[in-house]
Amino acid sequence: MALSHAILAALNDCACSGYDLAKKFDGSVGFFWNATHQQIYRELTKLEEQSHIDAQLIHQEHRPDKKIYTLTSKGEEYLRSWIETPSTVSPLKDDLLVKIFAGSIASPETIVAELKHHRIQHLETLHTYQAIAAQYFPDRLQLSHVERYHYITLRQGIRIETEWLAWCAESIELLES
Amino acid sequence: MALSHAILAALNDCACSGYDLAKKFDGSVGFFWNATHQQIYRELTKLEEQSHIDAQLIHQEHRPDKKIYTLTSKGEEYLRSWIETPSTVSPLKDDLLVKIFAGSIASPETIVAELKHHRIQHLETLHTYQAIAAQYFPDRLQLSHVERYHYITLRQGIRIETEWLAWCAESIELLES
DNA sequence: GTGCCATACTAACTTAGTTGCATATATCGA
DNA sequence: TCGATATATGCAACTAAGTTAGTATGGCAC
Repeated sequence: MALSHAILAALNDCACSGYDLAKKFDGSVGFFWNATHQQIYRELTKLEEQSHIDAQLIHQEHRPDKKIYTLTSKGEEYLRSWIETPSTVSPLKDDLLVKIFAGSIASPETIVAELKHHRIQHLETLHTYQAIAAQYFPDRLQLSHVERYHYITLRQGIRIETEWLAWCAESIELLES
Repeated sequence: MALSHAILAALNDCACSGYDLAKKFDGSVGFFWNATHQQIYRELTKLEEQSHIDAQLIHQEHRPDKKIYTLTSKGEEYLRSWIETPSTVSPLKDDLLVKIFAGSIASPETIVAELKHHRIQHLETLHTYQAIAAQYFPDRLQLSHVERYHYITLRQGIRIETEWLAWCAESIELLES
């Protein structure tokens, strides 16, 4: 029941279509949750059946019609009660760390190459987050109630990416020495 | 096909039973991959069918018999080729970040309480990893080939947990100001 | 003598995620 | 004008992952 929460959280931020949600999950929201458009559409259907969201059909000229989904009061209450229920730390699942753990059966060059490859990806993601921070949160002392929470989430994105970069560098150095 | 890789990586480290694997996945290996014992047993059956692992039945007095699983050369080759195939950064799925993102619909006290709750969990995990580091890797300059890779993995565990702690503290401060 | 923990594993069920396909319109560059 | 990209939604079938429950034995503590 976790994708449903992520969708409700995204819709609480702003009402939008399945297509828009897919883009969000592929962008900034993707930092803390990911899903394909098929998963999103299926979940939206389910959430509508449960009356957690409402759909409004928007007719569009020159492009396909779309459905704008909005949280219902029931959906909002459901999201709030989930947020208020204490949870344990989400378990991690990381391919790269599995690879490194068993890294001794491959050549050090392979592992170093993979670390360098991941370093590039993390650097790109970090730049994306930093650009969002500069654009949407230029003054961290003047944040609205809602912005404050989005900023905190983004901060962790920046922190985690920075950490991966430092670890990649440290690991490459250790393996090349 | 990701749990299979994690199991092969763990078995490559040392041959063991499903029960032992479950304990590993609940401990240090759990940092980068998690699974319940039921998932592990099911995957072991599948891996044996695919000849990636071999089982040896060990008869035991006073307790149930057990099966010790070992990587076959086919399984080792399969694991190596997976390691050698470049991959993209593993997507994250984090409940707490979803909660914080939509945090504005709950009370700040609720969010702060949840952050404090998570801070305690991360602190405990950090202590566990630091204890492992002190016990198994007292001298980071004298690491064997295999140990080096395990140490790198553990280092990231320590880094990530430290980062979560710092972020929790920073976020609590921002929300309480 | 019952309750709990550790060992060791199985069965059944439910949810999540992937792959491939299908539909339709409009714009833009080569 | 052909193909790529963007908008916009969806079904069907399949594989993987995760949950809940149960089986069996032995030891220890209270």
